[in-house]
Amino acid sequence: MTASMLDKAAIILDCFIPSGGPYRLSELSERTGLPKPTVHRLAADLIRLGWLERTGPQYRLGAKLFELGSLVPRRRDLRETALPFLQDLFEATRETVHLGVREGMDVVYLERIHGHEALRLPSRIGGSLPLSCTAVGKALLAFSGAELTDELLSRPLPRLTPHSITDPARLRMTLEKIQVSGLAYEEQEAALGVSCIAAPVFAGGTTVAALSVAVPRERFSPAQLAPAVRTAALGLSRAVRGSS
Amino acid sequence: MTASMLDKAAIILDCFIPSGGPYRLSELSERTGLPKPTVHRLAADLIRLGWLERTGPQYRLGAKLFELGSLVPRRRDLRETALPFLQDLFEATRETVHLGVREGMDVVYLERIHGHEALRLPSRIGGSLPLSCTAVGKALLAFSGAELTDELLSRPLPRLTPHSITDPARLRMTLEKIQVSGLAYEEQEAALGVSCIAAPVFAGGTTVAALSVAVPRERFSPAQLAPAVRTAALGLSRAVRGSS
DNA sequence: TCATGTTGTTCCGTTCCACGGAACAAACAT
DNA sequence: ATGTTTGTTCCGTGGAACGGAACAACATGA
Repeated sequence: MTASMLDKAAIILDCFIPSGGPYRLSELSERTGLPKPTVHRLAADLIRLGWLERTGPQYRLGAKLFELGSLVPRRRDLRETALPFLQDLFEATRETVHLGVREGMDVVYLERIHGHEALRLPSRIGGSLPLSCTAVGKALLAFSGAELTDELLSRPLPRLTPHSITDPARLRMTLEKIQVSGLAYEEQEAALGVSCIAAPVFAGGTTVAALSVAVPRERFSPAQLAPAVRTAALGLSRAVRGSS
Repeated sequence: MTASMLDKAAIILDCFIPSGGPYRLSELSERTGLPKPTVHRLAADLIRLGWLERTGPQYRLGAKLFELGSLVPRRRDLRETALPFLQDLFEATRETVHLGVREGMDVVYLERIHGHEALRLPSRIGGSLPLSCTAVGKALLAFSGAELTDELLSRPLPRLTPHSITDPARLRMTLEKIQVSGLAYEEQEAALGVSCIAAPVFAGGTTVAALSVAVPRERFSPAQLAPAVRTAALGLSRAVRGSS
């Protein structure tokens, strides 16, 4: 089980998850556990391929990866059909809007649109967060079958803020409420000062995604946001059915 | 100069540019020029790494690439600061909006937002088109120095539609007009039935991007779009200066 | 200016695994 | 039933990846 050259290249690239930030050769060597000459040689290859870039001593992910990543069908197609509905939702609420799908026990964000005000959030396009800590995640979890919930609860629940739900019983109750109302709420469970409301997107009986609105805690008013989120999720559900 | 395993992996992945569409093993073998057993073995490795996915006989790009691609700093940072301005521009025009940068003699699109109406366009996020055939491209070209224009004109100009500019003299004239007005126009030069207007984004004396509005030919009215595009481009220029 | 640690780079003998032709199996077409 | 294409396995061989060691290019401090 000695790692091949390809594996090592993957290990190097994986270093850049989740920060993406620039690393120097020594840091890469340390973080990957690979000998320095090996990283040096492989990094040169990766640069030649456009998968890495280098300015002085700084290594970064290369533009070619952006190009390839944008073509991944499972991501691109859903994002494309969802975009108009996300626009609608954004215009209706003028708040930060998310589209996410489930990947294992995490939610992966496919899109995130917002206006000028920044709103510090841990969510990034292509990034992932624990299902139990986000509105999108809970919306996905509540409609993905009991087995998934059981498996999730078989391990301790992660915590991103002091408000994250870590009590299994409480999460179960929350999910039941979501199943009844069709809406998931989240209050400062992923980031302090930010609340969130989400709704699931269905296609052919399965839950394929969820979309949400994130709002600064002080001006969070579920009653106003709920209809907009519901409308967008339903519209997207119809559109997804039509395109797949 | 025999290709390493990494090179071959890159060759395989590059097959999926620009269509991204699913390929079968034989097609991959043919398109890459690699022997079938080699593709078979490498594809298995790539699947293990999440860079490819396979359903039955269909190979596709894998989700991991989306994750990595979303982290590429040069792309992500600009897209992030540009998004609010693209939103403004979209709301002002309610038409398809683009953000693009130059890469060699092509324009690469970083973002593309639109409403419900489809509008068949050759532009895709992460995809590239010839500089001379798009409004975004011409806006970039007009403000990237004379040497670049000379080099572009040293080879025959590509043509995407019968309206694409292929006459060097005509392109030069067009670029001069763009330099004066600060706005680039394009009428069915990239796709039939679609017109476009673009403006460059400056940061520290160099042109870092351009943004555009694409409109069905029949309702294209430059006078109405021009101020919105200009405003967005100027706003983004200011924001980019501030963040870099 | 020299001493000292750190980081980046080159060298090269050894090892080991990637390679792909050939043979086989499976799926389709006729 | 028969040919044809596609997917998969096998395996002996060659060559390329490997990484310790030595070197070079900096940076830091006295």
